[in-house]
Amino acid sequence: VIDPDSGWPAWRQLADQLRGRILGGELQPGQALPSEERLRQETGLSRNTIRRAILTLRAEGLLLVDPPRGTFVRQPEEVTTVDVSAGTVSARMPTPDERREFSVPEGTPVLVVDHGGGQTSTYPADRVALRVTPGDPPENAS
Amino acid sequence: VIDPDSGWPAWRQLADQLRGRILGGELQPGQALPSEERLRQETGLSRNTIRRAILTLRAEGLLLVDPPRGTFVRQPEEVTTVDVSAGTVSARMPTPDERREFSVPEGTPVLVVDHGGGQTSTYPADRVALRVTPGDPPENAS
DNA sequence: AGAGATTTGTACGTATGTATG
DNA sequence: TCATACATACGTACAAATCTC
Repeated sequence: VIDPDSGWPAWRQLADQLRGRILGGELQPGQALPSEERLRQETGLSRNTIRRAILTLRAEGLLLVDPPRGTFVRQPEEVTTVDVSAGTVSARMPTPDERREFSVPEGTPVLVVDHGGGQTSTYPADRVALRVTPGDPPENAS
Repeated sequence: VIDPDSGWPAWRQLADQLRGRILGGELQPGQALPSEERLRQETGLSRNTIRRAILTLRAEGLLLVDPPRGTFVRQPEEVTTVDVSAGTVSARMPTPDERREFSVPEGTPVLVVDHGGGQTSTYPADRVALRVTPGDPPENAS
C-alpha cells in the first residue's frame, strides 16, 4: 500500500503506516514488529528503505530493538513523580553520556530542572514526571 | 581518524567526533558542516555511512539540514518562559502532526503540562521553558 | 552438542531526482 | 548552463547473536 507516485518518500509512508498501527492499538506494546524480511515481502521495498522507516520510529520513541530477537513496540514505563516547587523546567535530547548515565532509551528526552545557582537535576522523561507543587519539597537527583 | 578495528561502528565514531567538535565549539552554531562529499574524502567512508552519522546527530537535535544548501549546527532558539503553578510536567518526542502544529524541528521534544481534568498544554522544548512558581498564574497554550 | 535458519547491524556501491548557487 | 549538495532507493555482502531442530 505504498504509492511511489504519492509525492511522499516510501520510507515515510511505511513509517506512517506502522505508527498508525501502533497508535491505533493494532500493534500492542511489547509486541514484535514483523521482521525486516517480512516487511520487505509485504511492501516490495528494499531492506534499506524498511530500516529507514524503523529508524525514524525508533527516534520517535515508539520502537525498541533487541537484536537479533526483534523490534518491539515500546512499553510505557512506570512513572515516578518528582515534586518540584521552584525552578525552571526544560527538556532536550540527552547526550550519549547522559543516555548511559541515566539509562535513557532511544527516542527519549530528558527533563532538566534548573534550581538556580548552577544547580540542575536531570531525569529520564520516560520514567519521571514532575509535579508542580505550591509548597516547598525535598529533592533527589543529579 | 576512524578505526575499523576499534569495536565501534564507523558511523558512531564519526558521529562522536562531529558531536565533540560541536560541543567543543570548533563548529559554531549556525555554521555549516563539511559536505557529505567532503566528509567522505576526509574519512574514507561511504556516503551512506556519513549520512548515518549525520542522521544520528539530527535525532539528537544538534544539526538541522536545509537541502541542498547544507547541514548546519543548530542555533539555540530564543526561549519563552511560561509560568506554571500547578500540574504535572512530562516530556516526549512529538508526533509528526504535533511537529507540524507547533513547528517542532527534528530532535526536539515537547513539554506537556497536565493541568488535571484532561486539560493539557503542549510546548516545543526548544523555545519554551517552564518556570515553577509558588503563586497562581495565567495560562496560554493548546 | 551441533548445524542451520532467522534477524538485526554494519558497510559498501550505484543511480537518479531536485533545489541551490 | 553547470557544478554542488542533500534525498531517495535500489542492490550486495558479511558479521554477530539468537533460536530451532
